[in-house]
Amino acid sequence: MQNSEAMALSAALLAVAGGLTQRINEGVLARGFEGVRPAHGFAFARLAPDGATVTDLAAHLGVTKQAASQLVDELVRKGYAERRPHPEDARARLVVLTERGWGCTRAAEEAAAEAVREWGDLLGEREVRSLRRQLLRIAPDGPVRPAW
Amino acid sequence: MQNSEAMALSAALLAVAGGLTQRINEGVLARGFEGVRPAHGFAFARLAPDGATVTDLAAHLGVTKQAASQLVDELVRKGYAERRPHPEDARARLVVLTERGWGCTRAAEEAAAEAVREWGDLLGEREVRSLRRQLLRIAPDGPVRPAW
DNA sequence: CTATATGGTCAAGCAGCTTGACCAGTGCGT
DNA sequence: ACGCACTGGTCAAGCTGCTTGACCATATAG
Repeated sequence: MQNSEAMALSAALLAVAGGLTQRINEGVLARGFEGVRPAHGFAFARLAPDGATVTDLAAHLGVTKQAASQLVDELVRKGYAERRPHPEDARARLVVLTERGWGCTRAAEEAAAEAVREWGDLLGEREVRSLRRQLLRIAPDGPVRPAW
Repeated sequence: MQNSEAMALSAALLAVAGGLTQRINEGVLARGFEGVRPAHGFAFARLAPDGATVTDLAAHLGVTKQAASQLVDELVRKGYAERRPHPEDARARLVVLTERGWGCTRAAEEAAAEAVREWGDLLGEREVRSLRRQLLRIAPDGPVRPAW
């Protein structure tokens, strides 16, 4: 594959990612969850299963723990999360989603599903499943980083 | 497709996009082009063919023209672009890439090709072409927006 | 029981964006 | 040909989200 084709693939991928991010964010806002930014979604993804510590969240987001702490402050202030004492470590605090936080997470899933449905209209269900499988196989682990 | 599957697809897409962005940026830096941020790449993409005005660039990046102007200042200061008088409009200035700017563009293409080659190792050439075709079909136009 | 490592916060600073005000040049309507 | 709204661009000030640096409280290894 030529460099220019690789660049076309990269550009398309980034354009799709950017558009998807925007779509999800707008969908979440439209469902009544105010003051939510795209970055919050990635925090939600980490907090959702069982909560997380600020340090853990910082590592996941690839930012300093101070930045993660500020982000948590914001989520707490807006009613999406709360800090609880950590059950096993008196230094740490466990950040967990509130009921509103869970609602926001579901709203994000709905918005994502809406966007993916449109891809289904363009490509067909079969191709979307293929896309999903391919992306899952090449997705890196490590900290989540902004696409640009 | 269930909402949770759509979310898994979305998360994978954004993870791949984030990783790709990081890979390209690191590759460009490693090739000796200092002080380049991911955002610059999208400016380069617009400037490359025939140059562009600041206002045009701003629309393409989805930011104010003041922000675009500052970005151009930075590119000029670092030797990647230069401002020329616009041949058809005395108000406007045409921002064009310098030779170093073109070198940086080529470096980005090489770095992208490197990342895509690894996908080829994981998926096979055939699947990568399929991925490319699918993404090109669902890529939105409109301004380029940060993935989060 | 000390010494070092780890989780978290406070404070200050900085980079990249925004809004608002403004000037220079364009080009349409009359 | 001329007035006037429009457009391209810059200057200045301010905000937001991040960083670095300093620090405290608790945990853990020796």
